[in-house]
Amino acid sequence: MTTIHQVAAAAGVSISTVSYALSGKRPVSEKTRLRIEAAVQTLGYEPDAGARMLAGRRTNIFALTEPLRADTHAPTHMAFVLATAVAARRSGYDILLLTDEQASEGMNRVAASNLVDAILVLDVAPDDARADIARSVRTPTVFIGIPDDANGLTCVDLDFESAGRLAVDRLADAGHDGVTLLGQTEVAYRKSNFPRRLLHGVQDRSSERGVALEWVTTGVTTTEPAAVRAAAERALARGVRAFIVHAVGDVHDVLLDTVAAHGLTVGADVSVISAAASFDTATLPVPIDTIPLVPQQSCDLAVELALQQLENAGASARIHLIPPEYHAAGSIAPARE
Amino acid sequence: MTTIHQVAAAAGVSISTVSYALSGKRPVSEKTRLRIEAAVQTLGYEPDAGARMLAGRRTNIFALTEPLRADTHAPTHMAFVLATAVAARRSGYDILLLTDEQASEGMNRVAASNLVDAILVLDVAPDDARADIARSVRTPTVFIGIPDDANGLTCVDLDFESAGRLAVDRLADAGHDGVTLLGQTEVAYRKSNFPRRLLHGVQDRSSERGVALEWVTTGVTTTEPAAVRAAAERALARGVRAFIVHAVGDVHDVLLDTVAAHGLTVGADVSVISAAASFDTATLPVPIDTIPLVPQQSCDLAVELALQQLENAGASARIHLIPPEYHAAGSIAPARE
DNA sequence: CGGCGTCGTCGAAACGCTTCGACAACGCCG
DNA sequence: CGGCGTTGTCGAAGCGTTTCGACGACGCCG
Repeated sequence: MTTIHQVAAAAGVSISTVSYALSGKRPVSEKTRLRIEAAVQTLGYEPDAGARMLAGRRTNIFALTEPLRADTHAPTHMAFVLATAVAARRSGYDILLLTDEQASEGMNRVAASNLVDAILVLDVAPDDARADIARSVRTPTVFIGIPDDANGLTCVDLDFESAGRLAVDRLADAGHDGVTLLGQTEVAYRKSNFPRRLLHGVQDRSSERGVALEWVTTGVTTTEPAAVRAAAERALARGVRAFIVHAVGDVHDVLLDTVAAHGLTVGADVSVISAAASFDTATLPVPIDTIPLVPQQSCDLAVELALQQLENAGASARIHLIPPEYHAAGSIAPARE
Repeated sequence: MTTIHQVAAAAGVSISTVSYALSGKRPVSEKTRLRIEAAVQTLGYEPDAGARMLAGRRTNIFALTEPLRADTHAPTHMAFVLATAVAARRSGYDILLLTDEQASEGMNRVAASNLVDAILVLDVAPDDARADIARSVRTPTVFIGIPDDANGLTCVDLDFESAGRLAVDRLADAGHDGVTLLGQTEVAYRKSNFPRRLLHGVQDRSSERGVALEWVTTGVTTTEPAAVRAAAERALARGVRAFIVHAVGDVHDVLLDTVAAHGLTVGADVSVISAAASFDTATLPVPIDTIPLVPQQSCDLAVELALQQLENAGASARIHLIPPEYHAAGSIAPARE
């Protein structure tokens, strides 16, 4: 193993000069710096992680807790994990995984042992036990998602309420006075926070704009295509021509299928908006307007906030909502009288 | 932060005694040990991770590299990540995530900086670049999956060839002389290793037992239900009554649907075996015999091999195949003449 | 030309732990 | 009762960094 001593010897300087040259925390002359860099290259020097943690006060590791509840949508979840890793790496950080039910125990452990500089929390539940732990631990913690009691916590999330309002607005603007929301599963409305928030946004704006709203869940614990189809049929039969979909990819397929089976065309006879979809809506048979989830944006912000808290403790302990964006693809049809 | 010094002071012993009491590497009298444990409890002492890495030679961290290729089946992948984390934790290890395309760069980095004790490799491709890195790095590395050139590597995987043979045997035993294998996507046969291995097992045993085999892929890059349905229809029309499915959950649904549409019954008229399925086949409308993937078993073994390599360097550098298990559920029908 | 910043470099002190060698105290055997 | 192996404990030497204070060398100003 090559150490900083060997680099120092090879460059003919002291180890502190090497350290400063590499960290840039004190000026080092151009000439010396080049010699040091050459030595680093030649010897293939990489600072020892353990020594660094001990001496510096940074570990360059973030913990990522993800309980992985059974009802979690795997692809979406993976997108967030991936986005977190990318964002962290961009700032020189690695991700330490804290999975399973011991996500809570793990938080305490890594915090107490100074293994990580900050903790990122994924897959947040309304009554998440990790909220209390976050408050009790002195390691900076950022939630990606919002628990019911977010007091004193730093949270990042898409503004689902706004997203809901935005969707209704677009449909109301097109003249629709009746809308069906194909939502998540029943379990999701109980175990997660964001489905409710979107629902509230949709409900509020619907009543503000005088839109008749029907809200249906798309299954109990998992998506039930038959139930979705039935709900869509009913809505179409009643004359509803506007849908907001806040569900997994399959639900979109079923809806589009049902619409087609009725001899109707999305974008001409029927309006469809997909809200907070994490999957690639380009794979759907028909282009659909979307208000996408933005994993990368959320995770970038989360990492940024974590770093901020490292600089000046206790900063930004509040909820950071990311404004929704509307991506039009031509799936809005003007309402017919 | 409470240090080992404070624990030592509180217990009235030297720090080395505390260290030995906690690690058990040297005998400590019952009386002293109890006093130390009490002090640890009271003070809430947790050893500093950095100091530990530096002084000891263990970091208690494993790296997990997962490139997350676009064609990876997210739920299966997550099952493996989770299983790895659980297995590692059981041995006192945490998992450091190495995602994105920099999986290779990351391997070198964590190895050079002594951040991890071993590296676990997931999502192995036939021509995986990580194979060479594993050979060049002195950090113990275990592959969960098998690259084409596994020379000098430690690998763990389900014995897919045996699984293929096992499936054919069961169908041949039931009297079938024609079998259709509903396989993975075309991309999977190129980008991954295990689909081919199962295929070979199926092919070999089929010809040995005089079974006419038809192999169909279930899509190009992603599963295409229409193609699956067409393939199933054709097979049924030709009189084939035995299917091996090596594909995602949807393919099972489509097959079962098609069988039912032909007025046939699985277990009575038609035989179906699901091979190497990671999802819960209990959610299918009809119980199906399976030869399951065993993420936990694979990952347990991988962790065990990693620990072994830490003890005595260079041990067990070979391929460890996990024998397949057959779970009967009544989906095998005797062939009708 | 003396005094005073600035710049670049160095030595040494942490950081908190593990582990090695040493050594009392004790019991046992011959 | 002298010598010896065990058992339990201690002090000290690292482990490889970062960082602080110090200090020549140099250039500039008055």
